[in-house]
Amino acid sequence: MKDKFKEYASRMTAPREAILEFMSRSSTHLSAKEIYTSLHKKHPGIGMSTVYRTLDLLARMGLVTKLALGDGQNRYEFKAKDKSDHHHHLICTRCGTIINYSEFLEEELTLVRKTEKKLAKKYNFIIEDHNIEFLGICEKCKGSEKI
Amino acid sequence: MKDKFKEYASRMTAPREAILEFMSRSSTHLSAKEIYTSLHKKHPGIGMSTVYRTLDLLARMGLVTKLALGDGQNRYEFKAKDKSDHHHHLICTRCGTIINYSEFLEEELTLVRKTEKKLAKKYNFIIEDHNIEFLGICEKCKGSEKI
DNA sequence: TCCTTATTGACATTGATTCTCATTATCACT
DNA sequence: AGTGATAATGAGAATCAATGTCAATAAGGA
Repeated sequence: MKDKFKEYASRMTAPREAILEFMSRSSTHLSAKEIYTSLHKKHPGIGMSTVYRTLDLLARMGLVTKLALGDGQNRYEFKAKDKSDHHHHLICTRCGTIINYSEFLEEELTLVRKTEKKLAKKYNFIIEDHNIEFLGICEKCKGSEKI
Repeated sequence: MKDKFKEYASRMTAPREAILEFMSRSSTHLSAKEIYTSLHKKHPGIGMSTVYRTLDLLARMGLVTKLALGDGQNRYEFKAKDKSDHHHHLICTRCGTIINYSEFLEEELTLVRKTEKKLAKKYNFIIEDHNIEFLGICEKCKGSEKI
């Protein structure tokens, strides 16, 4: 991993190691503050700036995905190496609950690849990633609808 | 339109009319500030708060889509009534350029409907909308890569 | 071990969005 | 058309995520 960091002209430091380690173990879509707070228990020294800088670095390295879900703060999730972990999001517009789903990924992937190829050629883009999300109202919010 | 506003327990006011009118005529993915500035020429009285509040209202009414593209500000686009306008986004992660594309919408729609149905049942969600976006590097940024 | 310099953490700053509240304007009802 | 209840507005303050500043620190090659 140290080598991977080198590629990005970076030193391997204790804070970076701690943040990467934490991300690789934690659940998905955490905000920077959540990461900072969780990390603070074991590593009280790590500051907010370093959390942001390191998440940005990890995103550039392709180890982490930055999500903008419209709730005023970005979220980050560790990108597992194996494809089996690939998923998209189902988001409740009322309470912000985020559900990962992985149905139809085979079919989706076919369409995505096809679209990518076409878009890359037509718009002369290098396509690096894609996001698919469904927005709606979750079970809980449906229940408390008429209050 | 006045009736539509009524449904959302709202009065039809001059600022709301101006903002809606502006949105329906303008290009896509504008930031709140851009909307405020453009509007300011003809309607100097309209404040920033009202722009935000009205965009939020229009979004709840389903007339406008709120986009979170990760650049620190939300963007808004008018949702045309006819389906022919349906599109998704191709976003440059370097410079933020946003391209609308509408390739493969028929195939996409099939997949999306299928996925929606499955997700709605499995997670007991009411699915109201979806977003698909591709991220990458645009033509211009590719060119100025090695500077 | 030493030296260069990338990295850090505390703090200040920015900038988008939301909140507050006195004032204004809409519209249902006369 | 006039009136009154109150929804909506606008100016400015407040909030809060994210970024910038900079002196102190630490990584890692020599």
